[in-house]
Amino acid sequence: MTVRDDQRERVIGDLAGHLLRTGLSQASLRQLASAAGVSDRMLLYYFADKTEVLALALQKVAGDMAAGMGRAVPEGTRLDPDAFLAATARHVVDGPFRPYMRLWIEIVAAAARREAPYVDIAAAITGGFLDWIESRLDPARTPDPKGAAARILATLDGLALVDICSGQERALAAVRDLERRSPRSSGQ
Amino acid sequence: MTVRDDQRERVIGDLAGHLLRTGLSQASLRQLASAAGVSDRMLLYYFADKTEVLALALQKVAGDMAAGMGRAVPEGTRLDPDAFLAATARHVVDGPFRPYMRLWIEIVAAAARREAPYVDIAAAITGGFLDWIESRLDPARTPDPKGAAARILATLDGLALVDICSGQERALAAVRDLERRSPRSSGQ
DNA sequence: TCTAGTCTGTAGCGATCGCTACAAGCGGCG
DNA sequence: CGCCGCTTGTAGCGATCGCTACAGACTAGA
Repeated sequence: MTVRDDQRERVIGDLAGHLLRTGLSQASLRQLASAAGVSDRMLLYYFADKTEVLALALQKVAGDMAAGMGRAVPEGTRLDPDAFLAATARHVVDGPFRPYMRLWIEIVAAAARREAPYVDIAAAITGGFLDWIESRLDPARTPDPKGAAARILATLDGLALVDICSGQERALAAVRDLERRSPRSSGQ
Repeated sequence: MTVRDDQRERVIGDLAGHLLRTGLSQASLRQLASAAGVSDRMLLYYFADKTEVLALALQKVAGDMAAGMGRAVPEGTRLDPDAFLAATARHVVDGPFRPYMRLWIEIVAAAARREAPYVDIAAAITGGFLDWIESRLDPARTPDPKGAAARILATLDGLALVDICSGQERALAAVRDLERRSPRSSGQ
């Protein structure tokens, strides 16, 4: 039992890094196995099927990103929606979250395609984000926290899209536009 | 020549509809051929390869969407950025553009994966959008039109993401939040 | 020492992928 | 008629996919 359990943990860590680096396109069982330094046969010994492998690895990626966000906007922070956007937008386009966003877009697309594990994974990650944003909004200045959180998340995700399609420079222009709208607490 | 050329045009039209309905997941050569009512062998007689088929079909989809947007925000309209968002956000989540956005997300993800035709397709479509938005912004009230257009596009695209991951209701909450910020010219 | 259960390699199944070789049907033109 | 080039069907290539059958290796307990 122990070997198997140890390997499960180690492999998931390796795969989280691999997915973050290469995206979902290099995610066949044989490619994942190779990235984790095991045979595809063993990957399916450690895990039930490919769905479980991906679900666990992406869950780990999401956890890592959540930890990074907790550092960027510490608990207890209370911002109005525009200030929140101004404080976080740059991290998405030019900061530590950038590689996560690229992978995140691929997950969402797989969810749009209604592929098995991704629909639930995407919903879970988005739900976590929304709660996290909502918990950092200043209730006094936020009449509809759920709507505001959804609007903020939409903008941050959209920045990643613009980054991918039109390049980082154009995405940074959008970031500057966001920061300009809330000069009091511009990010950085 | 004529049969081939006629078929090229007709097939692309059929495929544009098919892709809009089913997304990129049902886009193998055999599936595309079946959707167009021809054999896969003939699809590769009409077109050089799969890349050309997809590029032309998606180009047609983008053209259709551009026509729809032209109707939603007629030429000559001049809005400040927030009013523009308020006027268009609902169409993305609950209007005629919704099916296009789902497909659009899939294209962007393929571009994120750096797959051959999609990088250029996504860049072209995004560039067209940005120009189109910029041309509808009121220059007097928009200090940085390029940044504002990028920010608007990011928000609209992000709404589609929230729609896919968290459901239309949550995305509509974000739309209402956007409309609330610009009450003068709320969309609809 | 024998046995049972955990672990791992080899080898391959059936399906799907993009694409192609080959040949036959078909029309107009000499 | 006979040739030629446009059009089309059949059939299959080689690669990759997720997954599995099978047998051997190893270790712990009886």
